[in-house]
Amino acid sequence: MNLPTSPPPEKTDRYHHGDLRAALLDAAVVLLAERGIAGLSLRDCARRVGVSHAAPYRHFASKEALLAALASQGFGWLYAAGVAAMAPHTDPVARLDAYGHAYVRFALAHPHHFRLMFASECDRGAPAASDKAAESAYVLLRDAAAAVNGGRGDPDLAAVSYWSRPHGLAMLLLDGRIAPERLGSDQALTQVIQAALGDDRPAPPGTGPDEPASAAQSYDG
Amino acid sequence: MNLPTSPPPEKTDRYHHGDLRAALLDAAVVLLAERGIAGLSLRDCARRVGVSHAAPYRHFASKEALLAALASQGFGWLYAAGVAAMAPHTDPVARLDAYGHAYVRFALAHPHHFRLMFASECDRGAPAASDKAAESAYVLLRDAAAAVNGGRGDPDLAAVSYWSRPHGLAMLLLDGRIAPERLGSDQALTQVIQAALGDDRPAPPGTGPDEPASAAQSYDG
DNA sequence: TGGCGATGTTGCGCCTGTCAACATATCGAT
DNA sequence: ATCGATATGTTGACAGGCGCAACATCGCCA
Repeated sequence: MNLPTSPPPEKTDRYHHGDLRAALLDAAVVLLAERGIAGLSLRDCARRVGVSHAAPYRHFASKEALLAALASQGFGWLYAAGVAAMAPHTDPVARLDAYGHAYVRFALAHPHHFRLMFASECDRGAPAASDKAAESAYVLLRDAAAAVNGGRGDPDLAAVSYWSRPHGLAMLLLDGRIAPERLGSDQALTQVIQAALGDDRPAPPGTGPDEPASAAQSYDG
Repeated sequence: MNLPTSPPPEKTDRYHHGDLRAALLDAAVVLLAERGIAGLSLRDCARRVGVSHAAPYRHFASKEALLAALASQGFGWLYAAGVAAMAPHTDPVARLDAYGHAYVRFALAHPHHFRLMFASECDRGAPAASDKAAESAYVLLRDAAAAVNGGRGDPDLAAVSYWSRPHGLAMLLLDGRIAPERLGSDQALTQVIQAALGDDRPAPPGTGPDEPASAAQSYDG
C-alpha cells in the first residue's frame, strides 16, 4: 500500500532534477507527516528536494494543485487497497465488509493523506473536484454497494449509505475518540473496527454475535 | 439554531469596539462562507470589522485560536440542536435517531463550522483539543448511545459505533456525493437521511423494514 | 551545429501572522 | 473628581510564504 512514487534512478548534482514532480510529492508527504497540513509550504518542499523556491511551479500550478495531487495519490492508494481487500471474497456482503475494514486501516495508516482527500472546500458541488483517482475509488465502492443491494435502488444512495459508517469511523478514530492503545496492535484494531462497523442496533439480548465491547477487552497487547 | 453571537448593542465610532471578540467571530463566519477556510485571514476579519490588523490579538492568541473558538461555537450549536432534537422522545433508540438526523442537518446548515470542528490536526491524541463545548456534545451522544445499549459495554465504543454513520453521512453529503436537488427540500433531505441512516445490512429479503433505496425514489420533489 | 522548448534560478511585489511599542478608554481606589 | 492600573486598540516592523517575470541551462531534434 505504501508506494513512495520515486521509481526512476536518483541522479543529483544536475541542473535538471530528473523527476522533480515525484520528488516534490514525496517531500510533501514527509512534511505533511512532520508538521501537519497547516505547516506545509511549497518552499519547504523545494528546500527539502534541494531545488529553488520557484521550481515547483514548473510542475504544479499552485500550492493547492500540489495538495490536490497528493489527495489524488491517496485515492490511488485507497483504490488499490480496496481492490486487494475485496479480491479474496466473492460474497457481496463480505466484499463490502472487507472494503470497509481496508478503508479504516488506510485512514489510520495515512492520516494526512486521508484528511487531505476529504478536506476539499464544500463550495463546489462537484464530488471531489472531479479527480480521476477519486472517481475510481468511488466507483469501486458504489459497485460493491450496489451488488449487495442486488442492483436495485439508487447506486449513489446505496454507496453513501454503506460508505458513511467506515468513513465516519475513520474520521472519529483520527480525531482520537478511541484510546490509542486500542488501535496499536493489529488485533485490537480489528476488533474495534468490527465492533464499530457491526450492527449498531443491539439485537435482542443474546441473539447477536459476541458483545463487541467485552470482546474488545479480551485481547492481549 | 442560528445564533450569530452579537447580542449587545452595536456601538461604532468608538476607540473601543464593545464586543470585538464576537464581531470577529461573526466576520470569520462570513469570510469562511465566502472564501473558504484557505482564504480566511485574520487581517481580513479585522478589516471587515473595521479595526486594525493587530487588534484580534487582544482576543485570540493566534489565528488557530480563532479557528478553534469558531469550532467551539459550532459544538455549542450542535449540542443545542441535539438536545432540542432528542427532547420530544423518551425511547433511547428514537432519541439516538433524532440526534443523528439533527446531526446531519446541522452539518448541512453550517458546513464550514462543521468542517472546522473536525479539521483538527491528527497529531495530538487528545479528543478535539479538550474543548469544553466539544466535550459536552460528545457526552450527550455517548450517554444516548449507552442508553440504547442498556448501559452495558464500553460507552466510548458505543458512541463511536453509533456516531460514525451520521458523521460519515454528513461528511459525504458535504463532499457533494449526493445530487444537491435531493438535499434542497426539507422533505427530500429527510428521506435521504432516513435511507442512509437506516439498516445498511440488507436484511434477508422481506424481513427488514422498507427498502431504503426504493423508498427514497418514491418522493415527490 | 544551432535553435527551441522544457526545466530550473534569481529577484521581486504583495500578502499574512506575529510581535513590540505606543495610544486611548474604562474602572477602581482614594 | 482624580489618578493610576488595566484592558483594549493602533502603528510599525520583521520574517516568511505565494506566485509572477525575467533570465539561465539543459536536452532534443532538425
